[in-house]
Amino acid sequence: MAPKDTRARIVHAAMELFWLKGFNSTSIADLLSRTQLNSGSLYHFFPSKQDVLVGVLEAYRDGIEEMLLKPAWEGVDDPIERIFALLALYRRLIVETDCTYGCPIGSLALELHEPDPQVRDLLAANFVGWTNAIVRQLEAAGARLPRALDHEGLAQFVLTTMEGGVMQARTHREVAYFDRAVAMLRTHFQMLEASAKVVA
Amino acid sequence: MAPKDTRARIVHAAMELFWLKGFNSTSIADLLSRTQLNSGSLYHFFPSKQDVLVGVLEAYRDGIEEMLLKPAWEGVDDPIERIFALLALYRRLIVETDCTYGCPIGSLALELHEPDPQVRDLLAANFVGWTNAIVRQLEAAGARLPRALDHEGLAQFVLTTMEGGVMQARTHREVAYFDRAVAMLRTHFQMLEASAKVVA
DNA sequence: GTCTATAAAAGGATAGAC
DNA sequence: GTCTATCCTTTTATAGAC
Repeated sequence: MAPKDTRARIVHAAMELFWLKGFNSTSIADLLSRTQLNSGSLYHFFPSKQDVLVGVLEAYRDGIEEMLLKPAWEGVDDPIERIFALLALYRRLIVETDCTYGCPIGSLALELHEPDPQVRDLLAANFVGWTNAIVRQLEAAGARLPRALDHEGLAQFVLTTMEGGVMQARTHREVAYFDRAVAMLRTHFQMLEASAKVVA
Repeated sequence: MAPKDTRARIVHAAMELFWLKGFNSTSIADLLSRTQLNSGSLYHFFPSKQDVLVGVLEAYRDGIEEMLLKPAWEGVDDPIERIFALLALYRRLIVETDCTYGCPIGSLALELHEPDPQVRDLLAANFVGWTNAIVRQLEAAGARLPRALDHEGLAQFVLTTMEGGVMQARTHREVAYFDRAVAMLRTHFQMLEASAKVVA
């Protein structure tokens, strides 16, 4: 097996297991069993479990465009609709997992209570990659939104809506909690668009 | 030591340790060392670590009024201002912990990936207790808000704002992320109040 | 790069005396 | 109700051959 394949297999398995069980509840043995590797191979690429986590967070960060935005925005051109199309993708994930879905980054951000700087930076970089994609849509919406709008703040609020909605849908095991969060955000955008019209 | 004192000491220590380190990263040994008890005492009251968790979640649920709402609303009568006063309390917690604060319930809700029904129900009950307090304020605000407003949905959106803001402030180690989430919610309420006036 | 075997420690939980 | 001692499993990580 070529090195890159093995490394990629480990990262791929870890992405899935950390998402399903969390970082602390995933053991090295879980990873070895899932990848059908022996500990020697794993420790050859990753000196410690923390390093696997770093690999996972880098993979998420580098995959935002291809793994998340591209599928979400297929056939959607309107910038504001793209924001809600992204949220609709999370809704699908919630439904497909019987409302057990958790955002892999958000869950790790709350599970790890003393992450070292490298891990913290990677968690933050993932959030920034996500919100930057929203900022681009807000900018593309141009005059439909108020001139004085805080684009970054609103983009972070979209992330807040997703994370809070996912958390509550998961806790109650009801997608309606996510839907209501998105509905509130939709109202928010409609009111912003209405106020932009009045001024213009 | 009277039984109730010992039990309460364990629950109190567990509330703090689960909050600081998470459930999985808190060991029985941590609890014993913090309470200065021996394992016999702990297992006399709690047959397993899960049962300690149940005790903790019950304590949070039963303490919402006294531990959370009462301090947050001291001297604040206006119902809408009470909502933002509650968020201001979380802001204080974020600042006091150097932006490492995590909502104890939200963190557990994402950390525990396969909670048994009793634990899930208690997590949900904590969220419901929180949002119900907000619903009461929205009702008290009466005609200042639109007649057709979904009170429960908006109350859950306030919780969403808190949880998402806390998550991002903690990840970036900057309270400004929480502040921007609250600012967006403030704008939301202002736009709702404006639209209620127009109709009236 | 990958294999097997194993070290070394930490974890949850129990037993039985007092 | 609390004490001490300890069992048993899981866990991360290493050693050294191939």
